[in-house]
Amino acid sequence: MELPIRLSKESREPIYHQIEEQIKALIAGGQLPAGTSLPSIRVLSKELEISVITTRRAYQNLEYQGFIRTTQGKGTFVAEIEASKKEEVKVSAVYHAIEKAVETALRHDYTIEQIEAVFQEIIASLKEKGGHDNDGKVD
Amino acid sequence: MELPIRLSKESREPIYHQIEEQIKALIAGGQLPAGTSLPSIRVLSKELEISVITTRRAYQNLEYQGFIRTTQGKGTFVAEIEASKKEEVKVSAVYHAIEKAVETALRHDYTIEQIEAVFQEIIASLKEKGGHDNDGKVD
DNA sequence: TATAGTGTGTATATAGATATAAACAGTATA
DNA sequence: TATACTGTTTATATCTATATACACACTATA
Repeated sequence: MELPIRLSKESREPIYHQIEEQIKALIAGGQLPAGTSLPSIRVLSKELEISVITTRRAYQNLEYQGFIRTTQGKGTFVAEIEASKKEEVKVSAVYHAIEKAVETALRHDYTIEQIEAVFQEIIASLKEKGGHDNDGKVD
Repeated sequence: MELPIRLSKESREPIYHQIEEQIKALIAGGQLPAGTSLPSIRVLSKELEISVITTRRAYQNLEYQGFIRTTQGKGTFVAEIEASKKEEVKVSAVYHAIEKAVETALRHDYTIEQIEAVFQEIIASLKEKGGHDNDGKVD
């Protein structure tokens, strides 16, 4: 199974951290149910064209935080996580991301009206893109 | 003059890059008009409690991109930048920031309605905070 | 002219991120 | 039982980010 992970080359954020955050999002969002097996560190490193040390680093952090479990010889699996913890991770991550974006806009001297307009423009362009099922989510 | 720069300790983004982006935002947003003198690399490093090498790195990148000019013995000043270029930087940075936040939300399996709700909540809490002058900007 | 500021360059050091490679140990399956 | 997968550990290397320190050269001002 291939994970829908995209690494940004222009971001100054470490590669392992981008992977970690995206997998966490998929888990918290429910797209990776408990028990799902993840690609091995070697398979993922090939898919992303990076070192196994880097994918291993991401998996180690996720395991340390309780999102996944790894077993030598068997593989890596999504852990069983309390619904309340998942919800907390989701809400916290999304709130923080939007808050940070708004802060960036304010820093660029955007007014709240302007920020709302840009936001609606992005939402509108998402809706146009199709590729959404009925609940408005990205496939 | 002290710059309104805030470094995030939890961000994995390099310190020099955070400084660079925030100064760029202030310039593009018009809060730092052309000719304004910026703190020296030593003063800024003391204010932010980081190394002069780090502040110098941020200033070097900004100079390379044409946002500031530095003169040995005199100091560092905001460069004269075409209004159209400023606008482009603003629009691009803000659009990208909001788009990235929306992408993070979608990755967490948020629906567009949920994203809109979080966004409105943050906007509402900004309006409540006061500290805004009449044009809705942060002071 | 001397002083205090400014930026610039160099030296040295540490820590983190990333890479390749190899070997080891556990698990599952043919 | 052998093979192919899995994770784990170690070794070595390079690059980037950040730090302290010092010296040099430029500019402005008292």
